Amino acid sequence: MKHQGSNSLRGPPRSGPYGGAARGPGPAASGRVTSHDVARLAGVSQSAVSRAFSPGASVSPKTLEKIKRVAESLNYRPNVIARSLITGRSRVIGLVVAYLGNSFYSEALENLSQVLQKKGYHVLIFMAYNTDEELDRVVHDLLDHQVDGIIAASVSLSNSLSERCGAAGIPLVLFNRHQGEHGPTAVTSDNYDGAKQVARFMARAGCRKIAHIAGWSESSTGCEREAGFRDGLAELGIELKGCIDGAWNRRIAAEAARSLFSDPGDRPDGVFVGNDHMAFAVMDVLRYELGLRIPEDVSVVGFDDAPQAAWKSYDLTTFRQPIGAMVDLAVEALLERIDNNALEKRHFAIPGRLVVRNSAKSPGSPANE
Amino acid sequence: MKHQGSNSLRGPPRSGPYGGAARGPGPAASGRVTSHDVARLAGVSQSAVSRAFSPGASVSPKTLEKIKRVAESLNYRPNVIARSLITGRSRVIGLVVAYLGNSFYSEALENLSQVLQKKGYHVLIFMAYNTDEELDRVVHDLLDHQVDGIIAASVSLSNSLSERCGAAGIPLVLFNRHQGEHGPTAVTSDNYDGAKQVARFMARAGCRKIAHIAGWSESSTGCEREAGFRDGLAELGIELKGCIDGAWNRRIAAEAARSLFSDPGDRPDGVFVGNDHMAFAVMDVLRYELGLRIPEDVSVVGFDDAPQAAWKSYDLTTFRQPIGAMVDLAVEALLERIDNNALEKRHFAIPGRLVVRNSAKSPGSPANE
DNA sequence: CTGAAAGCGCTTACAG
DNA sequence: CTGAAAGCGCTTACAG
Repeated sequence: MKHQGSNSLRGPPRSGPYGGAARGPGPAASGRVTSHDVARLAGVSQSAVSRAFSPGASVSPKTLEKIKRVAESLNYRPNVIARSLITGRSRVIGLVVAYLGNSFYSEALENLSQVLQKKGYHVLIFMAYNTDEELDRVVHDLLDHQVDGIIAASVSLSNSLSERCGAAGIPLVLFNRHQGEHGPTAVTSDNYDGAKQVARFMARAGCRKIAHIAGWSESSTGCEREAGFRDGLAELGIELKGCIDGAWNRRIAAEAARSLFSDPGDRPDGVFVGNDHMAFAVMDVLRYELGLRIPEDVSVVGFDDAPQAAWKSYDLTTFRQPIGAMVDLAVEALLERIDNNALEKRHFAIPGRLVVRNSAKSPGSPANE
Repeated sequence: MKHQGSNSLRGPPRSGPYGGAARGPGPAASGRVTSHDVARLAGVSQSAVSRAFSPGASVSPKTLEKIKRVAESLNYRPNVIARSLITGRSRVIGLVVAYLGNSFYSEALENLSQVLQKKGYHVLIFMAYNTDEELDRVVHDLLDHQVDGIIAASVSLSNSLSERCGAAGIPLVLFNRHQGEHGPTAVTSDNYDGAKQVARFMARAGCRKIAHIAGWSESSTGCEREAGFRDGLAELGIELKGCIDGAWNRRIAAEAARSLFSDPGDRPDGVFVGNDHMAFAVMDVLRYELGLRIPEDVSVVGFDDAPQAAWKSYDLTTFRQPIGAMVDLAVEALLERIDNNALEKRHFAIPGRLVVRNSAKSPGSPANE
């Protein structure tokens, strides 16, 4: 036999095991207004209230209007936690990021959360650096929270985030990184081609002793930019004068610059730096430690077009990653995978374009004549 | 009479309204492993499994060990959505931010989410600019998601976020803003005193024609920095040469700089800019548009100590807000309010300190002799 | 269109 | 220490 009106877990106990049925109209004592409260006051069933808040459910206009009015007066809103539990969908996306010190990523984060918000999703944020323990923890947390999908930025080639998500059956899109043919869906710019364009630009501007401070070699982005740059130079018969891994890190990139420019008699006349974040540090070393003029003594080109690249102190010539298009596509691809698991995995590489400013000699510019 | 084994909402229908009781051991067909699956395999009740995952619940060591073993083999983890529904606590904190273009905020965001993660909370992020409609939507979303508390950065004086949270009974802590005596709990640095220190510093360094490009006058932070700066100068008998609201915006601040320095015959010899983010724009205008030398022709002082302030291109003398301490205190205060509603509302103003670099003449420095 | 009922996957008094 | 039961606040077939 089923007990009626037994004590609830919270709130004061009612009169006895069979009593307490006479609960009057009005909001529950517990604080939060539920669909039952609305139903009672509107004189309809709880199901009707639920339908009134489910777009597309069949409710007569009259009932709908009555329920909405009562709901408004009670300040009722459906509990999305309960909804998630039953539908198995949370409308929450996990965003895994790191290194917000690189403004390209804070800009991406800002854009990603805005676009997702606009699509009716919410964003659970996880700061995770590229260690396996961290990513382990993060994946577990994401699974526990039943996120509908994940967008991960700056995830390295070797880590196992994607395997774990795959095993858990949770859609994943990589942002600004990819893991090749068999990796998860990924959105990047065309790093290889972009770096190749940079090579041609520098060569045509007259640079001949060209160095590269590369991105981290464990990241697809770092590798492809280096490869594109090397190949671009090679096609013109130019060999890299020096190449050091800057690990996406300002300090390491600065050290690399000191090392590449250590011989005053044989300095590079151009450096391509793997991203803007490192390029700013490199420019500061060249100017303020080594006393070099940019671009007269040395051309500097970056990659990303981070906000500071446009600041006059840097005025950095750089390859712009189309961040808006990348964000839109990443979100679209993720939602596609969520709504319709049929979308095949793919690596989208969006073309970018070189933004010419004044940190590097330009082909045909006066500085080059 | 209660129906047994009626069709579940998802998954294939079973044999009939009274059939389907013979569900064998092993994980549910639906995909996710539940506490029932673990219970069946471990030969214990579902309650026992639940207790095994509730720290402090009474389970015998032997049972615990058995359950943990089975759980591990099935890859079981409790569903936190279900837990939230029943406990009424989500262990999720809403973080309301904006303007990540100002690196001080991206640094704060990074720190806040890390500290909250470390405390076992997760972070739902909301980008909200200071319009009332946006904040309305955000508050509703936060309530719907049953966040346990909210930390809001860069919220203006006039908006109603705090009232709405108060009405909903949801703990709120303001970060880098406050709303006075009757406002919510707030954590800032001591902006008034900090700006006063800047005034004394600039005066002692010999500046006499001092201008101010202020923060937004609708924000507590902007007002207090301006007031502290004015009062600091006044105590030394110096009056501000000019003051323009920069609205925390690079473009507007740059415009303000052009205007304040428009008379070549009577230019300020020092500018205090309401935050570093604007100060970088101002420095670029002074140097690259007006051809002024910093600090020889004009001293520039900022506020925040954003990461770029230490970059050699700016090398900005600035008042450091103790971001680590501010983050720790904001989190602590919020969790205190959540665990123990008794904590009274308060405005915490943490002292900071002036970081002397080379964008401003220093008292007693050679540049000043 | 509408209501009664089952159930999402848990937690927690309660009684043994 | 342990299990049976109720219930958190919803959604959704099902039957009228």
